[in-house]
Amino acid sequence: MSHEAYDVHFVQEKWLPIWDSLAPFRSGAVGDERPKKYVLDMFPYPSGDLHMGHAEAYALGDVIARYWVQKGFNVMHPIGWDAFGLPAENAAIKRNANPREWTYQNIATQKSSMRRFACSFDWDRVLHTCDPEYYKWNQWIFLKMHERGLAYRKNSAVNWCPDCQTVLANEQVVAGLCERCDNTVTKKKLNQWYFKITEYADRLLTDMEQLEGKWPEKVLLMQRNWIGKSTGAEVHFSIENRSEPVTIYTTRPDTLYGATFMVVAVDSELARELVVGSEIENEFQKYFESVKAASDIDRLATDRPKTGIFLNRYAINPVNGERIPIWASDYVLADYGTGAIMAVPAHDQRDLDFARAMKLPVRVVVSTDQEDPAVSGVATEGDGVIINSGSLNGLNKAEAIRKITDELVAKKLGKATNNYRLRDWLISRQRYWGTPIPIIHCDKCGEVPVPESQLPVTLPDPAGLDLKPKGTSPLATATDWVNVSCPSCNGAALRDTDTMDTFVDSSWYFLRYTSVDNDREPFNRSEVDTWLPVDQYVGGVTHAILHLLYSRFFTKALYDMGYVGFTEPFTRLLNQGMVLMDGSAMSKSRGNLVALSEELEKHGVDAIRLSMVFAGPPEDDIDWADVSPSGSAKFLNRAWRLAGDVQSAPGVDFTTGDISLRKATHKALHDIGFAVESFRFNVAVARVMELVNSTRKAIDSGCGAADPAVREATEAVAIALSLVAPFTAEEMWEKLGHQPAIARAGWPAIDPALLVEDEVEAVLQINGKIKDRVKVSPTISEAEFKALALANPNIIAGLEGAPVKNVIVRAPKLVNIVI
RNA sequence: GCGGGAGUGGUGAAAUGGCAGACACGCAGGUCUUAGGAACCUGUGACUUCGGUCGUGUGGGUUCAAGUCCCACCUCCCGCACCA
Repeated sequence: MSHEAYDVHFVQEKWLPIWDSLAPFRSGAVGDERPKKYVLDMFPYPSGDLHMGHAEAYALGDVIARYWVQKGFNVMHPIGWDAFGLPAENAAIKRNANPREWTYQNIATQKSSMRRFACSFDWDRVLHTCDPEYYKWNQWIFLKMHERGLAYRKNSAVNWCPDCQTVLANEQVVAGLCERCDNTVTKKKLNQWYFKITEYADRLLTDMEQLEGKWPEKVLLMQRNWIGKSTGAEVHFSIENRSEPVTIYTTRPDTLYGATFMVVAVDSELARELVVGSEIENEFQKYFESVKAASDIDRLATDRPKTGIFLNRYAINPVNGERIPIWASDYVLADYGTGAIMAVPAHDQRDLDFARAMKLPVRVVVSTDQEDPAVSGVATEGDGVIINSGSLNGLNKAEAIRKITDELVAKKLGKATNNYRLRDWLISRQRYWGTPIPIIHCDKCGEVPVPESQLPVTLPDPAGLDLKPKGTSPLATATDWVNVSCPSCNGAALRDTDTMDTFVDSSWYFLRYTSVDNDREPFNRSEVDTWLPVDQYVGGVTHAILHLLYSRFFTKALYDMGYVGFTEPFTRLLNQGMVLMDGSAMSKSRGNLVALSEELEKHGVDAIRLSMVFAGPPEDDIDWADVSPSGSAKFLNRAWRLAGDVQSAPGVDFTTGDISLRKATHKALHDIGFAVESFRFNVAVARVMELVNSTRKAIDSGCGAADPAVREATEAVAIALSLVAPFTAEEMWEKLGHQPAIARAGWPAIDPALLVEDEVEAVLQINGKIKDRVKVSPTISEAEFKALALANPNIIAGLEGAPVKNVIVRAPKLVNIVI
């Protein structure tokens, strides 16, 4: 017999047009009574064609989406493109072209690759963030934020990438380097737009409760750390020769009596004010310049020696009236807390390092059994008995914090307060290819929002504009576009020329999918109520902080405005791993790039998808060097041949089929479903393989190809395979005499009676060592099981008449006899 | 430095505290073939006196029973980066 291997490329071309016309994944038909599931893959950035990483992510998202379709849900599984951003602009500069063209070309390429890859997307729900129809609503949301004071402008030192010539969000600075170009990031003072995400810091933290157990613990932890809540107190210190006191923030108000000096951030307004006009102003300026010159890289070395300058000013410790010197240093951050601290060198390592460098006094106020910090150089930061601290003496840390806080409040010298590491979200970008900020600047009226009726503010034609980065937005040179009349007073006014961070686009796109064609509103409330929140979000862990935090913030802000009825956008999150080659991320420079298109050409779509799903747990990285696509292809062939061998007719009564194969089938369906629902896709595939093996055995040396159980098993294989290998599955389905599309065939009903085993293998142990394996009824009683074990010849031999101390019976799996 | 995660055959990996290594890859031998980069079958953790013994990074502990729980340590990976 010739073992024909089916022509994967022929089969792919055969089914694609048929699926196009059947649109098995179209969602949201009127009157659809099925319960909903919203399965969402993170949308791609259209730089070139899809790569191996995309393929893996979409293969995994597809397993989930296709599974829920088979299980009878009305599944929405949309796709779009995160289409604004720097690469398009850079490509445009290089070729002197319009970024739009580059972008839409790549979108077309990726879209056709997705179709070829048989992604189960609903092609009626597609969006591109660079369409005016989309970014109009970015502007609309911006204006709503502005209305509520959540979008504001401020002058501040911002992260500046001299190479990209643009401002970066904190989140885009990685270890002092620009996330995009890896160049050293410096600081620059600019007037910039921000979203007030800090106002939501506490809710972003507490609402994580809703996500516990549904998002990877790791992501929740990263977000928690990023938000970085700390509890402490603000204390007002009066300053000699200054009317206003200076407020400091501390998490250790219990050590207030141990403060021996004060430190203000060298780059803060306060530091400048304290030295202005004094004899040390020049010296201060020199120090300030030297700090500014130090790159973030240098700043990152936490163990570098402390530097600072005495400001010749004194503060008064409010609790004991002590006069303490004020220093400026770069180890205090201007934008955290109040930018000023009380230094307690005995109990804070950084303060101690500074005190030792500057020969400042150290006073112990928490008694511990450790060595004196002034001698050892090691600050004692733990708990202990408070000493040298007036009314706090004898208390422990927690008690002292409570008492001193109460005292400070009573004397109006301070209060308990929280601080967050999270900073407001800087959204201004001085680049062309993004959403224009819909604000008009008028000399008379100030910041005037563009009226809603005039949205969208569309990008001007880039022809004639110099897109090369130079620190001001290219939009500023589009004179016709910039010069407008003020919507409020009709006088001459100028458009804001910044564009929005592209993370704005992706912070609400999951809402827009419900209403992609809606030109009256960003999304329709009742559609949103129908589909949201997203039941399953799938994407890389690279977005654990930025995108996910911003989306959570947007959702809460929109909730507060009454536009959505929920506070968390993504109910469940799956972070797929990366596809590596030879142990490291694929990259052109490493020369370890594996081209998706070539892999698809060589092995076929199904084999590649199967390889990615079967390689291991979805969260783990896959090293493509360890993967065997030809092994996957071989298995698919084996499965496909089953369909050709089946000899019973479609619709045959399965109940008369071979009972042991039927049991294997129903057990497999049960296990596969369970594995898929718990994201153990690799295990699900293993169970399909087992079912293929038992079906083969049944055909060749068991009940034979004509037995109805063989058809039942083969149909189950086809349906299970449809989650991973849609072409093979469809081809099997046709061979089995069914109409397309198998994607909507429905998950076979599982007969609980067939999940019950007649007998199971049990182990008999003596002192935990296996002496025999026996077949027993799954419903065997403990007493019966115990008796059976004690009568077993191997057990009797093993006991050698020794007295039995204890018998552990776990029917029907195990008996352990302790001697 | 702080926080988190992971260490299981030659490889990718399975395993509600209850048979370690499911399912594959690879490899070896075989069947059928003019042929095999096809298909199928068998074997494949280590040691073994062929009875068994040992075995999930190392060392302890809890338990009748530990890859799984607890403690300490080693190694690797990830996140944060002077946040007072």
